[in-house]
Amino acid sequence: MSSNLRSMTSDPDARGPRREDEVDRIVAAWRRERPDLDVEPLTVLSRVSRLARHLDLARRGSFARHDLEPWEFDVLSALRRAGEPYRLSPGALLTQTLVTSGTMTNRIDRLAERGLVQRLPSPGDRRGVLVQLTEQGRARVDAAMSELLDVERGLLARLDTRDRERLAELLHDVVAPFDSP
Amino acid sequence: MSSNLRSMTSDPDARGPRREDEVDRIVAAWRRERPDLDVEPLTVLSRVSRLARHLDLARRGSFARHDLEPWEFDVLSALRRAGEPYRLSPGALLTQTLVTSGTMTNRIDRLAERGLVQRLPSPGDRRGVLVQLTEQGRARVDAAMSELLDVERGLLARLDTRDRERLAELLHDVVAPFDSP
DNA sequence: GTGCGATATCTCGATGTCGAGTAATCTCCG
DNA sequence: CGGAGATTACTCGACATCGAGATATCGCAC
Repeated sequence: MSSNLRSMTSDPDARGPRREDEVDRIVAAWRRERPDLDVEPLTVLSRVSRLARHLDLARRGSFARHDLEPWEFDVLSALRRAGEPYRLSPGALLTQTLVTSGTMTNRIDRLAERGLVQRLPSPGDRRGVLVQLTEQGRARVDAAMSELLDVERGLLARLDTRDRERLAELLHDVVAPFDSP
Repeated sequence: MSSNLRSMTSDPDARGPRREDEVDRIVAAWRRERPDLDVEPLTVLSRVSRLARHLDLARRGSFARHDLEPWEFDVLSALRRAGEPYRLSPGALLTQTLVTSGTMTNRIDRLAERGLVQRLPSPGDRRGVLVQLTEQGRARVDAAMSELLDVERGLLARLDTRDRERLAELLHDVVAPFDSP
C-alpha cells in the first residue's frame, strides 16, 4: 500500500510511478459503497478478466492481418501443436479449446469450407472423425503464431525476465487446480 | 526453473511440488514443433486467457444461485458502485463493461423488463438517458457480490497475502497501458 | 451372438454479441 | 442566429455459441 503514497511528480523508481488503472477505481468504489466487504480478491481476479478481454482484442487485430478469426486460430493451433500429421479428433479439440461439441462441429464445418482443414474417417471407429490441417492451414497458422508472439512480447515489455517468470508461476498456482483434477 | 528439479515425492516446500498444468503442455508442444520461436510470452498470457475462462464458469455458477447472468451482474454492479442514487448513462456503462452500444441497449432492455433497472430521461440533454438501479436490483446485486467474493477468495486460497499482493501488482503493470491512454 | 450402457459426433432452436447505419439533439464557431 | 460536425442512444441483420437431444457405433457382460 505504501506505493499509494508516492509523490505525484516524476519518480526514479523501478517501473516509474504507479499509475491508477480501472481496477483501482473499481476497488476504491466498492470500498466506499460496501465497507463491510473484503474486496481484495478483485485486485487480482478483475485484472485477470479485464486483461483477458484486452488480449482478445489485440489477438483479433493481429489475426486479422492473416485473415483469421480468433476461434479459427484456436482450432488450427491445436492441430499444429499436435505435430505431424496434424490430425486430432473433434473430441480432443473440444477439451483443448474449452467449447461445447455443437460449437466444434460448426467450427470444423466452416474451416473445411475455407480449405484450412479436412475431415477424414477415423480408422477403426466408424463413429469417429479425424480433423487434419491442410498445407494451406499449416502455413496460415504458422504465420499467425509468429505474429501473435510478437504482439504478446510487446504487451509484456514493461516486465523484466524475472518478473515475467514470477507472474507465470503465480498464475500457474491459481489455474493448476482446474487443469489437474 | 529450479522448481522443475524438485523431487517427485512429498515436498516440504511452500506450495508443494509443482503440478503440470495445461499451459505447460501447450508450451512444451510448441517448443517441440517450432524450436525457432520464442514462446515464453505464452507462459504468462495463455494462463491469463485460460484463467479468465475458468473464472467465467465459476462466476456463472455463483450468480445462478441469485438468478443472475454474468452480463446482468456486470451492468448492475457498475450501477451499484456508482453510489446513490445508482444512476449512470448508457455511455458510461459502455466504457466500464467493454461492450458495444448495441449490446448495451439490448442489456438495458432486458434488465428493465425484469424490473432490475429503469430508464429515466436525462435532465438537460434530450438525447440522453439515465439507467437507475431499482431497489430489487440493488438487493440482488448486493447478495451476488457477497457470494462472488467468497468464491473468488476460494480460488486464491493457495496464495498467501504476500503472493496475492505481488500478483495484483504484476497484473497491474501489464494492464495499465490499456487503462490510462 | 445379443443386448445394453457408454461414447463420438452432429442437429437445431434459442440467445447474446457485434458493428454498421440511423435519428435526434447538442455545441460551437462565424 | 444558423449550420456543420460531434455526440448519444437505438435499430437491425449477421454470426458464433450454447445445450439438450438425436443418431450411429463401440465394447463388454452374459
